[in-house]
Amino acid sequence: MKDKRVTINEIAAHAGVSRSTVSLILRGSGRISEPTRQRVQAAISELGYTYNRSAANLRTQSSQAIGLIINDLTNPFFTELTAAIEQTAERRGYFVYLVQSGEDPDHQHKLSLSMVEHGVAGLIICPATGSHPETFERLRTLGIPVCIAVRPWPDDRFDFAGPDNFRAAHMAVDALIEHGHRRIAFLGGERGNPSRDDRLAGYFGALQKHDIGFDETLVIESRPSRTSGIKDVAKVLALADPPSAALCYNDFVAISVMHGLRQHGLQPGQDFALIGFDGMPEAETSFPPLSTVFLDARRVGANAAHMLIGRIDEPDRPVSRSVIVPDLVLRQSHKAS
Amino acid sequence: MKDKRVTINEIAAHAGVSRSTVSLILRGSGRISEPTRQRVQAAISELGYTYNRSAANLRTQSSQAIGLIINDLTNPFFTELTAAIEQTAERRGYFVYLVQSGEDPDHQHKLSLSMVEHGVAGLIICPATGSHPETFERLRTLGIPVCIAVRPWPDDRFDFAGPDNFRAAHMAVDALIEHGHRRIAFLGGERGNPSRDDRLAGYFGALQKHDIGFDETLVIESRPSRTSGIKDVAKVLALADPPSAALCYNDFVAISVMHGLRQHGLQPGQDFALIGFDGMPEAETSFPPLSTVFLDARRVGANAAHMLIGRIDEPDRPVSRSVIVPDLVLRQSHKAS
DNA sequence: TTGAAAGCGATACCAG
DNA sequence: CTGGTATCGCTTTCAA
Repeated sequence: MKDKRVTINEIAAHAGVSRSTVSLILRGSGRISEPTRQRVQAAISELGYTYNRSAANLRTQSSQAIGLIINDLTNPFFTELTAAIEQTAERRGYFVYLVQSGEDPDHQHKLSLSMVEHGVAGLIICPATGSHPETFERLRTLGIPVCIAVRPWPDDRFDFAGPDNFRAAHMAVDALIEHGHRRIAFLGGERGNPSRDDRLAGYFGALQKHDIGFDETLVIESRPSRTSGIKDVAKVLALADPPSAALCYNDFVAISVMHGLRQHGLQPGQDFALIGFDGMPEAETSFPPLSTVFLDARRVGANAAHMLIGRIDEPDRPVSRSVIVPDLVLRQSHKAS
Repeated sequence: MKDKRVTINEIAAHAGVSRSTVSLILRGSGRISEPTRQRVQAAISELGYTYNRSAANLRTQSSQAIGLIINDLTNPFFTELTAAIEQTAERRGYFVYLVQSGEDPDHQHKLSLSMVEHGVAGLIICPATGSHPETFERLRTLGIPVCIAVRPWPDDRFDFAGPDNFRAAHMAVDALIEHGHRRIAFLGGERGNPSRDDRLAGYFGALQKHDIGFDETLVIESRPSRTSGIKDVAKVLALADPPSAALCYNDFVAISVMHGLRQHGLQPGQDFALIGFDGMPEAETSFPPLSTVFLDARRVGANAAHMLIGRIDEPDRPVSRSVIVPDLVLRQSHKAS
């Protein structure tokens, strides 16, 4: 079983033709006589030949692999993104090399270089918080196609696919205000995360528009997790003048805020209004169903994959950005007086 | 920017040495004089050289890529599995090619062959329900290392890493019976899925052990999803003698069963006992917290990756199986009279 | 319609 | 210690 793979040479010999002929047949050239075709095909299945695509790639200087660097596959948003990228990549004839940066810029740097060594045709990157400019600089001088996904990166020479966080947050806060809330908290997320910065800006924007003063004690910073919201909400609830509503950095924190609320004897969606961010599937089946900003990770992913492959096919096309305006999905949790 | 990558030849020329020397240096051979080393290293950074690993692989007949075929990345169990595989693979110097079979045997067949063409060193497969024997047969004759993960496959010539579904289900039903339940349903999952078959067998086993007669109307079949449990539970609730508890095929159906229960005016964990399967993260933050069989996808994934890489290193080692005995995690949902 | 030969970027064996 | 040379498996003119 450890006999080395059968190669094009062996099938050529077996069929009594040259390996050029075999190659031609493999690539579906029409200018080969039917008889020889048959003979070669017979040899192929008889010997159990498998095409060696990397050898071909070496020769043609091409590759059907794209690299995907994401922060954390465990987050449903990124999972959906990854699933969509994988699907559209496959549909267009590419495989995806998947790696997780773990939100570590150094690691991300090494990974991106490693992927290049492995000969990916292009790269989709969701920049880790605190990414090094050199990472992208290097990729640029290498001339390898890169698409930045989800989180904006301040270099407009790269393609970008992601959501409009500013508008999304603005919409959500607008909705809360329309429901009569004036004290609205912003819970979760870490400073330096560009997505959060944009959301926070949208939050401020909406507040301003409605002439609501800004109270920094209502903005709680924390590394978002499945439990972080419990502490976040406790902090604002302890305030002299606590909020009656909150926009959360993402659905993780929103759902844990629900738990925190219950610990304080408050019913989410009744005594306190809550809106999340991301629109991950479990937001729909949470209790009560979570109102949230639906970011459509699948669409972002599909866009990113198409943009990257487009650029691989046509390296000199103009830079493009695909910014998706999210939908506000109002379910139950935002209802409260 | 589209200038082709700089190669080992160019840096050899630039440094005034042969490319053999450069290669030696690249691979860290000690038998190269320090001066030449320096010169070559200088050339490398000056010219911006990147190692072409695929070329090297062609020569050495090796590869640092492993293929991973899973059914559906959107399922948190498989997400955790994937994340763990990716992590341990990377730690051991491998990249993972990720593809989703979508539970389609034909697709899975094509994908596995495609991965071989792309030169993976080995393959981790979670067999799709209804997988074709030829898929694995082919892989075997090709002599490529394969590790079956999660779902058993009836061919003991392959390594396997997965949970002990039989025992797990047995434990869960035991617990339900200890809480006084005699009418226990088994909800969700499709016939032909080996994981489900094992779980069902464990369910029967526990029933038998406690001399509880088997009632086939309590076993509901359905494609598991985030909503399927709603219908599943409605069916058994409509029975003349409805159950007071249920073991669910997985956490998805368990959580949707909670919703179904509420629609019937029943409080999960109070009027009806529920145990899920998988132990996905959101089971912990569901309301009420879901009691479930924790399968530890991360451990399964790490095991699978280690086993595969072990076999890549040592193709003739004896076949091994790593079967993990799951933990029953009792939270709230199983409590009911 | 088919074959010969060169070459993709690296490794490896063998001299020197 | 370093260089020459033959591959690895496949593609691609260019002739025949």
